[in-house]
Amino acid sequence: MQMNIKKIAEMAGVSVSTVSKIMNNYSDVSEKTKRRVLDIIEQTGYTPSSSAKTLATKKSNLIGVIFAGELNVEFTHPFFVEVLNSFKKQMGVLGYDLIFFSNEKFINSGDYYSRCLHFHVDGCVIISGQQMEPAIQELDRSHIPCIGVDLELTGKKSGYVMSDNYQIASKVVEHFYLLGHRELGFIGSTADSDISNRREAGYVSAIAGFGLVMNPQWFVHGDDFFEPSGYAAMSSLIHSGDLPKAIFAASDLLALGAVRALKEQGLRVPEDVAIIGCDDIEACQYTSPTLTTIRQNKERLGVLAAHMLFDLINNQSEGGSFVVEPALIVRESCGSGLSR
Amino acid sequence: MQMNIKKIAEMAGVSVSTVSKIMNNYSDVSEKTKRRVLDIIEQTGYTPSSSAKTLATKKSNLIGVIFAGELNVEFTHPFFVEVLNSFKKQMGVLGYDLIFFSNEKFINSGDYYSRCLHFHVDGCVIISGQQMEPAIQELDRSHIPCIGVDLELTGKKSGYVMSDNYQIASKVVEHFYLLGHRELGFIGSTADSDISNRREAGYVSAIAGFGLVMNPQWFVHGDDFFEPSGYAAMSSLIHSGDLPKAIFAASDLLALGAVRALKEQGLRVPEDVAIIGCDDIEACQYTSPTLTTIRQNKERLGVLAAHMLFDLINNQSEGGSFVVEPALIVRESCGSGLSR
DNA sequence: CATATGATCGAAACCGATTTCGATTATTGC
DNA sequence: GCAATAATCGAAATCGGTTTCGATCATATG
Repeated sequence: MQMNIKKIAEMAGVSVSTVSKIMNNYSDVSEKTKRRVLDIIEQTGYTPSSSAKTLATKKSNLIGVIFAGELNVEFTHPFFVEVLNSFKKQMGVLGYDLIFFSNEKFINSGDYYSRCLHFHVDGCVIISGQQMEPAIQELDRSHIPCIGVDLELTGKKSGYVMSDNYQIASKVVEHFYLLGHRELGFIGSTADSDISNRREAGYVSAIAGFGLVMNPQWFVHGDDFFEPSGYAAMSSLIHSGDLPKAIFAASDLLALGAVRALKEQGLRVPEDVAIIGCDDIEACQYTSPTLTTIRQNKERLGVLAAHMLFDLINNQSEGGSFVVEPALIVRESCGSGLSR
Repeated sequence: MQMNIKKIAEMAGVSVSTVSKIMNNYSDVSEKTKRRVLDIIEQTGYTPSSSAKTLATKKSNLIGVIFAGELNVEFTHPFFVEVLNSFKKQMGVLGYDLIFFSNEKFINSGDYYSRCLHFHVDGCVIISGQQMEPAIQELDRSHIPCIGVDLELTGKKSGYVMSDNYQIASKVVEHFYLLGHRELGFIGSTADSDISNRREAGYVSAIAGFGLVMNPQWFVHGDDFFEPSGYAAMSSLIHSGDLPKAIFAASDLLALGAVRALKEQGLRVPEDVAIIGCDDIEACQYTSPTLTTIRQNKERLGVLAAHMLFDLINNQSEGGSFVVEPALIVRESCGSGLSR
């Protein structure tokens, strides 16, 4: 039978308020009655209704998860999924559950702020690789605590986490440099991709930092982050007749596409061209050559996002940002350096 | 300013009940007042509180998502994630949002039934590759509509979807057969994995169906579904000195591990041994040889799960199960058959 | 022993919606 | 023009909790 607080109160012979106080650890209730009530709660398997509680307290212990940008793409993207996984875990430890807004055309599709109010979420995390939409800006500027993942939120109750893109690029250039490469190329996505742009900017600056010269001819772009784009970009580079000795791709799939294009033209990786990808997706370990890449600390990004959001919700911080250090994963696509 | 139904009523000069009726498409309100109220709702951006609504109606329009089995593993598993993605999309169209229960030790960790009551979910989807836990059985037998993904739920208000494992195996054996192979082996996971067992059972039955004899020597098992297990299982098979001509692996990673072991011993795929994997993960297209595999229709599984759950919630069905047809994806790891 | 103090508990208002049912007004038929 | 009927609207109870504040009782103090 479905229980509620009134029935528990009756069974225990106390008032509703007393039961409520026991559930919320108030101090003005004797040990004796507390034990009696808790026993009954145990027996009946009573669980308080979240909606009634939320209605009364205006706290839901719910975190909204928003995939901004293209419909549902991010949900199957390994990077975001792993960050989210870690975030979910940490948020669970902190006592929160996650609610996913479906962004269908059904109703109020883009109106994230309304939906946050609707569900009384205590805060939300916004996952996006794209540029800011107006609906996200509305949320960012609201009183609802928000954390962006790879998305720069700057509102009063907002913060964000992302990998240090300058460090990513810097580690790539350093690795190339130590292997003796001086002619560095880049394969990115389209110009409206924040992530690709940040990686390219970091790369350019790292190249200068190592005293190398950048050749714009060696910087090419595909239509997205997927393999065919890498293949196409690399092909155009090959046809230009002017090849760099080493190439950094803004994603592993772009890198894999580049490898395929090179192999097809009889060029060898890493002997003729060295390649470094980015993200460390699962496939990197199973290709030939296996792919040297940059791994972002997805677990740490998730944990940091959770803690920042928690602090924001409990007014223990003013927002801000955290940047996480990436790691270079050395495999075969650049050679060992020792064999030279 | 935060709105509620009372303020809207005052602004429009009507009663609270009238506003509520307008929000819920009752017929006993005139066009004139309806328009007036809707205008005010539009201006103020009012959104009704879900908790108040749930409290009053006992419907939440929320679907609980439960990852049973090992902590969080499934969230990063490409198969489940894609099914879930499709499910989420379809459920969104039907007007539902998703809530993910965090299964941390925090509180009531395994008590899924309580948590469903707590959140007043209208139904839930349970994702699992493992065997049934008691907490899941409790849910299955409850009055709460449940759909299992790759999990046989048999309760009165339950149902499940899964791929047709016999058809999977049957397509594999047929492909091997048409390529001329008569000596078929298998690499699976542990004995407590329902999925691996079902695939093996289907395989055995399909071998018999094609009039072939099964050799238990060629059936080996790893500790899980991952690549190292495939490598280990294949290695032991190689060391036994008695190799089949074709091997079906219960997952793509097991298949990839087997390929690595074969290559290391100087054996060629597919010339010496043909391999078929299962799941069609992303990496299959980037390995060498690219991996022939069985692709499950994840999108359709998600859509079916959503519709079954919807019908269950609205008492339009009595539960049951749906089985989805898999597809053979031919790549290089079995050869073309034409080149023979 | 009278009083002050602290411990324990409950009555009632409130959160923001839904829904029933009766009241009021407008419309129709004759 | 009047009764019957339909259209329109609102008062109030309800859902299941929280929280304030006052009441009651036991204990400590002088």
